[in-house]
Amino acid sequence: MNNFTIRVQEIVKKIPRGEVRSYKEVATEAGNPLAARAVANIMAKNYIPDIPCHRVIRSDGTLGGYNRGGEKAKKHLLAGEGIVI
DNA sequence: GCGCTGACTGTCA
DNA sequence: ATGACAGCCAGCG
Repeated sequence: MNNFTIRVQEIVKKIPRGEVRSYKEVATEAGNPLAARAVANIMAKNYIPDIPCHRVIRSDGTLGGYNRGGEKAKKHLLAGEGIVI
């Protein structure tokens, strides 16, 4: 656990309801534009219930994945916030 | 400390 | 537009 991970948590936590951020965006704001993959890794392995990771999607607009029921559940959650892929 | 893995991304065929 | 490749990073065994 390094500073980068903390930053990522804070940033994702600050994503307003009804909006989404790409892994790349989060990584960039966290201080590491090249760590998009690491961000995804944090969600995948070190899932943090404090952050709405379902609002983090791929840069191309696809969901990418979700460790709380799969892309299906993720899409549903986003749909509930007014976001449709 | 090393190597593998993955919810990524951009580029090429 | 769709599929394959290579490059990057943090976490875990």
